[in-house]
Amino acid sequence: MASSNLSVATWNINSVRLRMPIVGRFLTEQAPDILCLQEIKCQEHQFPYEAFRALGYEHFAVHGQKGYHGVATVGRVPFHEFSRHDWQDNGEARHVGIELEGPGQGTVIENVYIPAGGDEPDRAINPKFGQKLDFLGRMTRWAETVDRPTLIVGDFNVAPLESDVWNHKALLKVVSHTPIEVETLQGFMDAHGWQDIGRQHRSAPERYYSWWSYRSKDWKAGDRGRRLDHMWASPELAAQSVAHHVHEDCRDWEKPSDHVPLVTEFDL
DNA sequence: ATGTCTGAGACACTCAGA
Repeated sequence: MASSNLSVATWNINSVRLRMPIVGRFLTEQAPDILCLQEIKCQEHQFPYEAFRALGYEHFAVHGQKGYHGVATVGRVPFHEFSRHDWQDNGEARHVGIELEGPGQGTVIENVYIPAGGDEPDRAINPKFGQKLDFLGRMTRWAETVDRPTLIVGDFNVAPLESDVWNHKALLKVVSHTPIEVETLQGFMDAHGWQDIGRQHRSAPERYYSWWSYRSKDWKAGDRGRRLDHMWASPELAAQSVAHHVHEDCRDWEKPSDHVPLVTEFDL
């Protein structure tokens, strides 16, 4: 079978309706084949389908809910929705899976928004933190059953490595970089042998961030970022990734998301 | 780092979630 090129992007967009102008700019400039969005913050009937179609993106898998969370995968290549997991077991819209039908036919792409987990890293006093760990636990049990080449991308809300945060020691007790989260995410990784494509192309300890808080007048001041967004693949699929890009410039665009998009190019 | 965004509900402003 002839090889085909495929590019996949992931971006926590923090309201797709409010952010459609910069989504359009990104798709025009980068033209990924597939774009996985998290935190679309709308119901399925409110999703801006026509704006995407006008940009050449005519394939959709939207799993939304009112106001919060929500994920959507859009493509300029064909696919069909494959699955919707509720790894928190509470009805929140945090996952959608697709299977490609054209280029990369048969490849599965899972789009996930792992819960942020609240402020206090203690499940006894902060139920959200427990829910985050339990979400990862259910993902881990699912990963043990994955038996075909799969790409899983999204906002994992965990920065596992020291070089994934601006200050390792300062963040050890901050949710997203605590040892229990890092250990739990590692358990998920080991359950399938996922390969961290970002770090495959930008090896630790090189600085790599994908998120900078809004709670700073100048997001560049001190470069206080974290790598919360990830693209992980089955070993055989990861070996077919030929390039990886972190679009930090998008953090400076008009009305930006606090996350920036990541893109991986594959030669399948 | 208790600061800055977003959407919902209600109609000027909180509140939750991140």
